[in-house]
Formats: sequence, structure tokens, C-alpha cells
Amino acid sequence: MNIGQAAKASGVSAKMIRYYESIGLIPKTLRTESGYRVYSDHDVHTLRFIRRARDLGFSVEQIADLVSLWQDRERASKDVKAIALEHVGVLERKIRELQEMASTLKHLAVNCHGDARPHCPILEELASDGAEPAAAKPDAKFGVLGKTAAR
Amino acid sequence: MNIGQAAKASGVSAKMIRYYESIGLIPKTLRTESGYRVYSDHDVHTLRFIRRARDLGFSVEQIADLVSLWQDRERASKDVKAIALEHVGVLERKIRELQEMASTLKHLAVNCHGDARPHCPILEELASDGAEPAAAKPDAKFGVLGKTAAR
DNA sequence: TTTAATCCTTCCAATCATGGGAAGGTCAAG
DNA sequence: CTTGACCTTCCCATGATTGGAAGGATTAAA
Repeated sequence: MNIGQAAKASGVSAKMIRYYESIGLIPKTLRTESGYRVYSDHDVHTLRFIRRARDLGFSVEQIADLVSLWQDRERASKDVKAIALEHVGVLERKIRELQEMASTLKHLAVNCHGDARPHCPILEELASDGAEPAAAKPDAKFGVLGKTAAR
Repeated sequence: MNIGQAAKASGVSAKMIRYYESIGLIPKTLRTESGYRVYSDHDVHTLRFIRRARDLGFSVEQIADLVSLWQDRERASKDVKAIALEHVGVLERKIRELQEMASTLKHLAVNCHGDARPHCPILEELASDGAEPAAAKPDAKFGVLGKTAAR
């Protein structure tokens, strides 16, 4: 199977497959004489595993851990669970962050007439000198609207 | 006022102030003879406006729009409201996305013993061949856990 | 068989907002 | 006059992903 077919079968783009190989998330594959990468069904299975983990928002680093636990028959399920729960924590923190933003904005928007007149509480709030209102500043480590996407 | 003082007063790092200037979000400031940037209280006010908008998760592009509306005394409040509400929509979509991920993961984790034994439903699910489960794949445009941070 | 289309390869760049750091100039206090 | 704290510009890194260019391989149709 060529990389394009493996991409279709796994849902991971050819670009990303090469990238995952380059960073060592997946091993280097066999090549044909002319240099084409060759994939087996087993490789596709691994890629699908990776894609699902990405769909759940795991970072590539976490996925590397998950893959190696997956391939370790002696693994302890608590190690997997720990990764999953830590990730849940991160997700929930981010959810709260976004909820605070959305809620602040909605409150401001409700009080804005939204007509042709210039008066606007939204701008007033952004321009205000007072101490911070409800909206919590996003965590320094995890941005809010990154564009990094899974798939 | 030097850039460092403006940074402290506004909550925007000196690095970011220079960056905002470089991309045209804020105009080029006056300089001292030796080339130091000089900021007025008014500039700091603008920077604070920008920081608040960032704290609410607006993109730099949206902030540029907000700033120009802010400075336009003839603006229509509906233009501001439209930006705010569109952003609320984005935030809420993202929230739902993350909630689906967290919920899927929590369900999987609940069913994982989390002990020393290898059996683990989390890995089983990731490795499963079946059709996608509850977890919705993240939107291609807006990633889930970007690291780009606002402050 | 020639040719065109469709693959594949590697390499480089861009995204977005931000931080880190180097190399070097400036300024104020001691 | 030195020291330390500032400032300047410039380049690089982040994370995951996409885009594209330049060139080789394969395949199917003409």
C-alpha cells in the first residue's frame, strides 16, 4: 500500500504520516526500490489509533505514550487511565476558560443595542480603566483559540 | 514612557508591543534620539484595550476591527455587536467540541479499572476498527488545544 | 510507444501569538 | 567610569498542519 492509500484508509493525511515518521511517532517504513513508502494493514491500524487519539485532543507527545502502552502487553491500565484523566483535566480547564469568555461577551452583547448608534457597552468595557471584570485571562500555557487542528 | 513601563502599565509584554507595531495593529510610536520607543498614557490605554480583547479570546484580526470601531465616533454599535456575537459562536462551538471529547474520555476512563492489570477499555476504544463513537472530530479550522496563548 | 495524469519523493515556507536569546547600543546611579 | 538595567534589531522555536515547488515514478489512455 502506498502512502496515499494508507492515508485514505486511516484518515491521516499523507503529509501527517510523513511528519509522524519524521518525529519518530511511527517507525520508518519499508520502501520500494524507487523510494515509495509501503504500508501494511497493521501500519494502517496504528495510524487509525493515532487519529482517534488526536480526535480526542491528545497531543502528539501523549499519543506517543499511548501508542507505546498500547503495544506493551504488560502495561498497567492505571498508566493509561492517568494519561486520560490528566487530559480530561486539561480539557475541562479549557472549557471553563472559554465559558467565562463566552459568558462575559454575551452579557456585554445583551446590553448593546446593536443598532446604528455609536453607544456600545462592549467597547466601553474593553476600554474601561477599572480592574478586570468577570473574564479570566487565559492560561499562559494553553491558548484559547489555537489553530492547530487534529486532522 | 519607555516600552518596559508601557508594558507594565498595560499588561502587554514589550515583545508583544513591538509585534503589534510590526503588524500594524498599533501605529509606530515616536522615538527618542537614541531610538527608544516612547509611549503616552493614551497609547497605554489602547494597549490595555487590546489586552482585554485578547483576554476574551479575540484574534488579532478581530482586535484590529474592534480598535478601529472604538476609535470611530460614528460607528454603529451593531458592527461591534456582530463581531462579538460571531466570536461567541466560535467560542461555543469550541466549547461543545471540547465537551464531547471530555465526555467520551470520562466514559472510557470510568470503565477502566486503573490498576496493575493490562486490560484497558481506553486503549481498546482507540484501537477499535468500528465506526467513530461519540467523540466528534475537531473542526479542521479551529484546533482544540493550541498552544498559542494570550498572555 | 508516447504522453498525460496521477502518484510519489524531499525541502522549504506559512500559519498564530508568543517567548527566548544573542549582539550591541543607551542610560542612570554609584 | 563602571555596573546593571534597560533598550534596539534579528533570528529561532513552539504545535500540528497545510501548501507548494521541483523533480522522479507509475499507470492508464491515446
